[in-house]
Amino acid sequence: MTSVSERKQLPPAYDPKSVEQPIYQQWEERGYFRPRGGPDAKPYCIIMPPPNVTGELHLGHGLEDALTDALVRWHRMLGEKVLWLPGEDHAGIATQNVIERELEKEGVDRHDIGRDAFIERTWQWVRKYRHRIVDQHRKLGASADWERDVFTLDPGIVRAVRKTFVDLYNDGLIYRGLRMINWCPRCETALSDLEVDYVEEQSKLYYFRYPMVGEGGMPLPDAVLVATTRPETMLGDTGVAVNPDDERYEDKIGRMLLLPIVGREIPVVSDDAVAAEFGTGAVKVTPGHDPADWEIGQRHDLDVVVVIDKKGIMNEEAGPYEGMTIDETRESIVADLDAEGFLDHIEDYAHSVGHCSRCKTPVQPIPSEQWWVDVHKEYAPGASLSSAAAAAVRDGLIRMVPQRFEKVYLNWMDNIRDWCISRQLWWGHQIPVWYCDACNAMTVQEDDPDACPECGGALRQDEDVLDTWFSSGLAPHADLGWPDDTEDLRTFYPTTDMQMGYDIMFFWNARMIMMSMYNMRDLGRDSSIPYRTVLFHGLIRDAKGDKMTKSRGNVVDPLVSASQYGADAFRFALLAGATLGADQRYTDERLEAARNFANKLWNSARFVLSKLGDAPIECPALSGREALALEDRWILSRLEQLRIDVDSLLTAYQVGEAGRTIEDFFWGEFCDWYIEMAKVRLNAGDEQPRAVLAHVLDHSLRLLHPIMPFVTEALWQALRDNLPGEESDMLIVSSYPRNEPGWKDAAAEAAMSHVIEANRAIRNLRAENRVPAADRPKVYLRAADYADALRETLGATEFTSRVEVEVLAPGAELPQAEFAFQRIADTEIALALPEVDVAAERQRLEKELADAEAHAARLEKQLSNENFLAKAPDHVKEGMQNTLAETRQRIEGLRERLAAL
RNA sequence: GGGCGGUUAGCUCAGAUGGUUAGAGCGCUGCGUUGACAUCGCAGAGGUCACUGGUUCGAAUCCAGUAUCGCCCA
Repeated sequence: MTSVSERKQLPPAYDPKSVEQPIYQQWEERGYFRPRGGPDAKPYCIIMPPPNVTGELHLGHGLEDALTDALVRWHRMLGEKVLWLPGEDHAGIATQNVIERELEKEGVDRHDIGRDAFIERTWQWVRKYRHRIVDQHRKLGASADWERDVFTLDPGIVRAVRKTFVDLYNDGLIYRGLRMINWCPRCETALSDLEVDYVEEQSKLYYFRYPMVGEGGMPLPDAVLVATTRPETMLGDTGVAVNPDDERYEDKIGRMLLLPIVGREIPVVSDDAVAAEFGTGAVKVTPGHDPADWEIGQRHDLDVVVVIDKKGIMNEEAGPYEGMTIDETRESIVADLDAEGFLDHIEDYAHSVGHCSRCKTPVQPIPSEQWWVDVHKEYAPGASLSSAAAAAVRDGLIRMVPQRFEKVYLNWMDNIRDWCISRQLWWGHQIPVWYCDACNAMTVQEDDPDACPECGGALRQDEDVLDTWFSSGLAPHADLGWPDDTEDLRTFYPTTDMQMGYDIMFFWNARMIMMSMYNMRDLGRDSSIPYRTVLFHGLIRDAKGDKMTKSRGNVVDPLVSASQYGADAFRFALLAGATLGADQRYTDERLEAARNFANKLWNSARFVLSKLGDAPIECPALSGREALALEDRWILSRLEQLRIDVDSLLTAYQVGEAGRTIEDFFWGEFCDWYIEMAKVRLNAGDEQPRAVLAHVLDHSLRLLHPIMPFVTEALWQALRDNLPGEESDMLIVSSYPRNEPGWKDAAAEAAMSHVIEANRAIRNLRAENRVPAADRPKVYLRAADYADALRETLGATEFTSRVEVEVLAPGAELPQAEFAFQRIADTEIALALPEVDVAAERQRLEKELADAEAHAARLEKQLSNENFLAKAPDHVKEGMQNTLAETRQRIEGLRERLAAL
């Protein structure tokens, strides 16, 4: 058994490595991450955005952990029943890509090993990476309830997904249809609109001549010139379209053209969708390979000819080009058309091309039969998936932080189109639809059917899986146990807060709101929302402001960073690095600064602890405040202000600003002034500061714990035995400081800031006049109203500013000597020197006088403005009057000094 | 084309409801003592808050426009 004194033998530098792991283990072993508190405790719940099981955590996850953990720990210390529910996402297309790349290294593809083996192989990967990911969260200090950890392919989630699909289908909100889709030829799957990234590319615009067809199908010399960026698709052209108002083509509408190479006759149609300004105003129409052309084709009943297959290879419709890749075909066609005289010319052209957001392959638009969610159809009077989701935000049921994202969200939601949810992948939630080959019946149900309900024939399940975001969208209720009526669901739904990067606001946030409000609609509109507030954080970029990507090689591993600087420093740096919603740059300097702060905490606490001894120390009582020293009343008043500020900042989700505010107080006020001043009294045997030191340290650690959990817990453990009546064994479950307005003491704050200013002035005089550090010159302080404060803190001034102080009455004479002067409010400061550089002193004083006079003039002008006096609030006027009075005193003093020189 | 943001010290960024001489970290300059801390201390330099106009007694903050950089959607 180590004694208290021994436990207080802290090493002289904070060593996160030796502290973090054991503390985390204790928190977890004691069950402190589970929801606590009695039946009356207010519930607080955050669902973790589940990281993909594809790999490891990145800095964005580190930021999310820091942000969420801060909120969660704060609410836990407020005594609420807190649940942070973690999970991992199966990430259909991303994970499948990873496994396929592994197979590729072995020289096989997924079709070689078959679907079952492929899935089993993926599960092996999942088992490995789930543990790794959870371990990474732990190293960052995340106080999530790991006993409830959810994987998005867990049996409970499978049920939730199937029930949702079946319900939506039965309500007519899910349908199967042939539509133009985004197809990734590398992943060989359909993509939703959101999974396509448009990239501006330097390309060419090719101008082709399509000859008019005369009697008997003979080509005429007259031709229509069309422009295209994709020559290879001309093989699938089934028309040419012009704008109906374009006079150039008036006489061509309705005529037929002969498609070169192919020899197909295609009509000229008029369509409003054609922009007369583009190219020649006449565009080739390829309904099989372009979304806009698909629409035109529908309107004019044009044939659909598909010439590119699902792997991006030309098919039999491409005739001589069959078997070529798209790029090869493009080259050949341009050459062939040129040879036959159909190529007019080629222009440089910049346009944006869609790429698969996962593998960056150019997306092919193709017509395909897929499953869709109808986001506009009403499932209840006045409520469609999109309208309910928009209204929830518009009506304030769900709040977004920063608020400007509400506009972004609404703009998107109001223009949303049907959502393609089927993916031609193997890894994911397989669509719960079965087809009977015997009678062609389709069965849509939650449980696997044994046989066709219509004819008893054999069934085959739809091979496709659902878009990953379909299941992710259920997280807020499915993770809590829905569709079962679980206690967690009853307790924690709707959840309280949610947070994610703004880059997935449509992918995830939008889908969660749509799906939750549909599935949970029995709770009533107000209670069906997935969460009340959603926070959007920014991206973390490298020091130059570039995105971190594997290809750039500028990715920072959060665990490397955390082990280098400590998890607390990592968290503090990320939280204080930017405001919510704004991107930030990751720099080592920032991490170093945060590490230094952790070390400062450690050492100041080490000092305080060394003065406390083993016994409990009663914390200062409000009733005995008058007996306290000025600096005691000051720091306790400042602490109260800190409690107020931190409370309002955390309430507003300004976690980083809260951290900075605590740091400013702790370092700039408590360490720099209170501790330094307390040393004098402690050295003189005065025990009173011990209670203040212990109390301020205690509350500082509590306030900071949500942001820097490890170092605060470690220090609090050492402090705990000095805290009388403390019931909690660990800081994580202790109470967050509550406001105690009685400690606010404006007089003490005013007096102490004057004392601080006076000390700064003394030190300034020392430095300006190059007084050697070891010297202790004499200082006279001639003061009126502040004389008492200066007298009371005289010992501290002598100690911290290294001088001998004498406080004089305003009119008192100074002894014969050389002095450097400074004036702060009513206090004239005279620093005795062996000799004074009169010219330099005069110059300095004149500059100060000019500054002071300018300042006074500004104030006088303002204070003589009748409009200002009539309309400005009292505290502003009073403050200005006080400042003016002090400035006038200063001017007077400076003039006296100059005259004396 | 539509929408949303940013522009504050050399660099990276804070500055809620407008209010007394605009802040921090890093960097820079000078000095370093007393046993918590050199991952430190003290002092200092450095900003017409992108620009123009407006509202107001008062604008970094609100409004309009301009420039510029960026993001999202189409």
